[in-house]
Amino acid sequence: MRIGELAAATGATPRALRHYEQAGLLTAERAPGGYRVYSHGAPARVRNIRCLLGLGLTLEDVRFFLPCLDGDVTQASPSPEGLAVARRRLAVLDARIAAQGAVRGRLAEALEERAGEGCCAG
Amino acid sequence: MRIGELAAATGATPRALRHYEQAGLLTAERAPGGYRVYSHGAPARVRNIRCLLGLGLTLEDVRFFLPCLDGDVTQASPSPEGLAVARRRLAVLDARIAAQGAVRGRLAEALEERAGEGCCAG
DNA sequence: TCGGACCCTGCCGCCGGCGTGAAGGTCAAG
DNA sequence: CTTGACCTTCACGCCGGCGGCAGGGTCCGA
Repeated sequence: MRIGELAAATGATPRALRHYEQAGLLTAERAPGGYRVYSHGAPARVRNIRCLLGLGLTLEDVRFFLPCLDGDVTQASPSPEGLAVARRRLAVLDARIAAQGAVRGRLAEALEERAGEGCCAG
Repeated sequence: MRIGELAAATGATPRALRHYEQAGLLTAERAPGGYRVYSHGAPARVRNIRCLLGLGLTLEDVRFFLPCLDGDVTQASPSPEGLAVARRRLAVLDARIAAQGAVRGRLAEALEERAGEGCCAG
């Protein structure tokens, strides 16, 4: 299948697919004319990539899951490195959420108490 | 006072102060040699800018607070626009936090249930 | 007069996941 | 042969708040 079909099948854009390839997450044969030709298992692979991205991982992170992105993805256990990466990413997410929550709290408080006067306690 | 002094007095870097000026949040006279010369009230102004930034506002947002960044900041009531901006920003923060919380939840869940098998339910 | 601390403007880099052209090649249908 | 859909690579734009460097000027003390 060609890039447009793969895109339609996965919800990604052709541009995104090329991006994944450049990131080393996706490979393709080439037709004589230069067109990318994807294998039978490509759609599943792409869906798995996008799933991991949706979990908050980066393209860099997803590399550690390469071994388990092939074929029947619902099997193959992820590598220990993959788990470690995911856990670290989880910690990063937690930290980020906590920081933003603190900011949000301060802003909300400022909005409340400044019903009276002063735009900032600086 | 010159930029280095203002920086030392406020915790900002000279680079950041020039950035605020470029964003239209800060003004300075010029000494004959071209050096920026800041007024008496500049430190307070900068501290207020940084306070608002710390609340999660952007430089763009802070513009709406310009009228109340002068001199004695603990007075002067913020403009209605300023309030509206702050509230909108609060909503943005809420949305972002909610989205990241959802992501975090999915990742955590994936990590838990995948103690057994399958790296992604795709 | 010279060194060195301080300042100036201007511009690219960063982080991430692509979007959006530009400029051109390929292929099947009419 | 031509149209037009699809593909190729290359390369900049974005968002935000600066960091950091280049290349040069200013000013003060010794």
